[in-house]
Amino acid sequence: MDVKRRRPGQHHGDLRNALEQAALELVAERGPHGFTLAEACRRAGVSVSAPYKHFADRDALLAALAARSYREQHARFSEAIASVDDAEGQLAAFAVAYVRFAADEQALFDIAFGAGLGKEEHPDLAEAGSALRDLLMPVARRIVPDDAVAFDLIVSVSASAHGLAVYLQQGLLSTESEPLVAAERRAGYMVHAIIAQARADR
Amino acid sequence: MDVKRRRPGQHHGDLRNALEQAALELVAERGPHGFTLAEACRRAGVSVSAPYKHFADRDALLAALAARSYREQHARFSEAIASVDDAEGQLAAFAVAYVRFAADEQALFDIAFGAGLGKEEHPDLAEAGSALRDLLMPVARRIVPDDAVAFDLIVSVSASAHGLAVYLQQGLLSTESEPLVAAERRAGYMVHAIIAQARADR
DNA sequence: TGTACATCAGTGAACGCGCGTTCACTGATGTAC
DNA sequence: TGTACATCAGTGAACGCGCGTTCACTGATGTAC
Repeated sequence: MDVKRRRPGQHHGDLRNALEQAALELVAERGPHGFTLAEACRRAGVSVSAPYKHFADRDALLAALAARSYREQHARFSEAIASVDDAEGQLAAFAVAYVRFAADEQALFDIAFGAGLGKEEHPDLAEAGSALRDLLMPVARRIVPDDAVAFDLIVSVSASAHGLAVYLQQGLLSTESEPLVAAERRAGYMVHAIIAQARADR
Repeated sequence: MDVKRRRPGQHHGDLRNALEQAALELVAERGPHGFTLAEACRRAGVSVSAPYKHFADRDALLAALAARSYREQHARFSEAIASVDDAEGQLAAFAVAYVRFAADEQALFDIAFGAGLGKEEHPDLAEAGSALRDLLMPVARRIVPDDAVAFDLIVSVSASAHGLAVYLQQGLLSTESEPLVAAERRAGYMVHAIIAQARADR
């Protein structure tokens, strides 16, 4: 929100980044559709025409944020998986990271999933999806022997983590005293439950 | 989309309902935020001022749809639970119904969850939440003895069903040949896995 | 170090657009007698 | 059954607003000599 003081005529210096930041604030406050180029300009302390020196149009700014979201997710998930040795723990760590990402970076999470960007209009989504699959499949394959079953496993794990993340964001878990902690614990539990089931079905 | 032919001056008869229907179509096509009073009027074949004879304002129409969504959910979930005898099967049936509701009534699902309506601005959400809790708690209590554990159970079940529903809607399961069928099966599986875990932890 | 100039990041005024909402109105419907 | 009248669901023109985008511009920055 801090509008930089500049002498008129002086260059902003990092307007591209400032606009992205303002947009994220807006999305956090109003949801992905509440984002407005004009309001982002106001917050960045810049005229409404300024963004067009950095982005083709409104959608391009949003697309840049989506790309950032996918990058951030991938980084977090990779790190989570690398931080544990056994495959089961890795899937659990992934689920926990998923929930934590939604909590830490609500705006990025909403842009990635809640913006109503279909696969067609936003090829990044599909790409990010396959990158995620490439990350998780080897892990799942160490738990179950079959490709199809492994894919099933990671879908179930991802989906349940997603559900927890959304419930956490919407405050549907607010009976808890520490919703984030509880959601993370739950994410781990659920992964272990799903894996146990998958093992039993084998 | 069918615009009724009326002689000018003639009353519409069921404009309230026609507007709600048009709004649902719009939401299905463009998401909850793509809904526009003006466009809904166009589709209902009516002037832009007509809705104000039936709704206080734009938000009132959306609120009516949200209420309809919660009613429909409750009806479906009650029925699902009533259709099975054993408690474990009832939770599984609930999860399946959750997923099916999201698939059948995408617009209603999105309005209930995706409209970015916080608990404050939309008291219906909280109310619907507690109604759902009242519906599920007795079932969960037949599986686990403790109130806290039972609540834990229904949150996990609901959240994972929600995640599956969202993944299904977004086409993230599209590798499947019959995504809905697969998602429903998966919902059942996951519920059993979660319950097995809860029993083991007891 | 100083000067000339190209580049480039910003300005601000203007545009057309679709939106939500208001308002005086009109014609159809339903009711009382 | 017919008539008078109140009610009420719709019209259409108008409003102000905030938005995305364009455009000619200006002043700061960086580079070549």
